[in-house]
Amino acid sequence: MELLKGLNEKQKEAVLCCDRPLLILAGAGSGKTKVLTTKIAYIIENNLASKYEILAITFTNKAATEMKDRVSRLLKEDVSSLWIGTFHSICTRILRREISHIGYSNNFTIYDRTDQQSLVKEILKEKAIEVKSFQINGFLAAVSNAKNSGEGKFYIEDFYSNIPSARKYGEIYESYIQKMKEYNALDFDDLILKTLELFKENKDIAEKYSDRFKYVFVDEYQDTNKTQYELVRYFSKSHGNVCVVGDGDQSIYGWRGADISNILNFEKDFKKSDIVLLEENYRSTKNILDVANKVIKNNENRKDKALWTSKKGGDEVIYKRVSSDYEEASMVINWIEHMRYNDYKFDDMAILYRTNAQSRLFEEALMKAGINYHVVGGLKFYDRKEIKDLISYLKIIVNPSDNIALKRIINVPKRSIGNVTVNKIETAANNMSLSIYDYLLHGDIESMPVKTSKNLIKFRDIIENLKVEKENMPLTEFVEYTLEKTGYLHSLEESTLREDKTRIENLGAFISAIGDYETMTENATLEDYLSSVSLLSDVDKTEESSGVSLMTMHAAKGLEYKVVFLTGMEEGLFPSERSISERDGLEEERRLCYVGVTRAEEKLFITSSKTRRVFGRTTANKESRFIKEMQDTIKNESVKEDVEVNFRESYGESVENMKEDLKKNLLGTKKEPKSINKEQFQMSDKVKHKAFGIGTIISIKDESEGDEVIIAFDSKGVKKFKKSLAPITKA
DNA sequence: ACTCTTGGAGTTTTT
DNA sequence: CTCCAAGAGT
Repeated sequence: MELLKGLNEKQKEAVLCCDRPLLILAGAGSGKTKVLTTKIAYIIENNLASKYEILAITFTNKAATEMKDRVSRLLKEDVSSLWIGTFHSICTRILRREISHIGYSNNFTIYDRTDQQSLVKEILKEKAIEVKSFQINGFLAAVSNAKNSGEGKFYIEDFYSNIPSARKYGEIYESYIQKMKEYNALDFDDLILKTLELFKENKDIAEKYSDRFKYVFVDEYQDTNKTQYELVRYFSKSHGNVCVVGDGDQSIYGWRGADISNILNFEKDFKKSDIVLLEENYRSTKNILDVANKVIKNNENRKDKALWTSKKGGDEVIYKRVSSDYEEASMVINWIEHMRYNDYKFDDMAILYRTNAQSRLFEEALMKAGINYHVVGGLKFYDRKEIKDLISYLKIIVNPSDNIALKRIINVPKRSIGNVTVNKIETAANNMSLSIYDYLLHGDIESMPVKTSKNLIKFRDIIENLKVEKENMPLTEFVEYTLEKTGYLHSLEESTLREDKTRIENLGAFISAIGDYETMTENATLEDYLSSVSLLSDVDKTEESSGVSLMTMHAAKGLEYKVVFLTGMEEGLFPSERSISERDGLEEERRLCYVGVTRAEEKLFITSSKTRRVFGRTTANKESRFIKEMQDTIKNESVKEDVEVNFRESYGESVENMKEDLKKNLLGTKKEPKSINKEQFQMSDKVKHKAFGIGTIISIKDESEGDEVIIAFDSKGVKKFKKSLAPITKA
């Protein structure tokens, strides 16, 4: 059979087992995506089910798109009728059609973390509780646990009643639930929970979906939580054809409710099931796998297994402990430059770290070195003020009950509707059990001061007009119209602030994103677009961009790179301070380390720093215990003597000095980078750079003076390079 | 109502 | 260090 070509025996077995529950235990890099896509294609080709009878659940939307592409390539036909998506997007899709059965309306809004925070602040204000003294994020974590445990308020009272700072949790939780309902809004956990509720209360609907999907696939099964597990049960109830793929060693979302026992208990939960183990790794060299296996062996709560490869040893895994986080950054830059001239592309490299805050130094150093890069997660495009504002406008047009969205934009741009006025109409609306917007429509706003009521009416008329025009315009045109009609764009254009100029550009980028969505989606609606935006993961949000990738180890799950830098291996940072004392916390950190290591295909560099600046203060950290666990599988290139670091030195200077120092003992075994550029340049020369295009030389220094060239590019800004190495030619 | 200043808190990890 | 919220001043 054509499809099965190129699969090993175990993989074939997994593809061919189509008549019972199947658990595929797939180690990192063992080709599980290949198995999944082949299996789906196999089922379709052999008419075991048609395309719209298959449901596949992935961890990110990006993984979903990739899976669709691959199935489509295998079958050489269109597969858009397959249901492939994340738990959240699949649930949204179902709820948009069915949620009226459980008392919501189908234009519901999805609340992200920021929206949730706003809502809690609103509640605190009503209850006259100091916002400062209240741990909003702690409370939201409690809400999530309460919902995912299925016990609701009871859970909160049970768990938190003895903690003084959490005394009010139960009460606030009730308001939270009530307001979410009033605003016709669902948070991320609700998407799963409400779907479950829908199925529980409406047997016929549950059956409809279970009958419809003849085959159910779940990827990254080790990271499903209790409610998601129950949902899988519902989906597979009438046929039992459920195939889950996972790896207990890569379970890294326990803090989010993921329950590793889902995968450990699969055989018990699903009767007459089969298990296939995929242990052959096709991704990494043996040396890298040795490190991974050595570390993960220290976990007690796991099924013993070991990845193996038929590949040869490969290059040694290099470890280096340095004096400061600054030095760590310059160290990595040096390695990157060496790799670059050993024919690795920037696109093939990734810098991984434990917390987002660590990205900053790497970014600065990369920028300084003129190396193209992009950050996954961190400062998110969709979290920018202007994007959130625009989305709030769109939300209020779709769902006028959404008070949080309304309050965000009622005075943006300035309409002389201040806090006093907003408070007044909010209270009045609450008293009449209306949403704020409904109060603007039906309440008594004429009795307010003339100016105020005029302003309110003006605002209301803008929204009313938009609600009408929404039906008359294609999506993209409508969003542009919204930007104009609300005066939002105008106010930015008037501004002389430079950042407002970038805001306009960002809005432009957003518009073109909507344009893409519109061309790619049949019958694109604003409602669907808004939910898809809310459900994007960090990986999804990062457009296909070139250059070195920077991300947390969590975000790196499922990805792979030829060259990986694993940074910040220090006690207190990785493993994190909190996890060390938490039960099971340490083992989860170790799994995260395992995930990080197994991202690497050919080269792995590991760093740790003796000191690190946190909150502007320098702290000293011990070497991570994980490094000790790697003993004998890594090559320790740390400099024995302590290098004194003068922190008063400016960053730029210290990097330059470090670079000189480090160059000598860096990668001593590797060949010197070849000087690829012998051409002579001078000031004002027009040059063409491989990656950045045409630019003009604005500064140049010979090898004797520092070997440096600074180029102002026509479209990519000003960058600095090593003169002898820069991939430039005269233009 | 709007703008500017200041002081305090925050860093795990995220759909 | 950096971001946000509250408070004073206009």
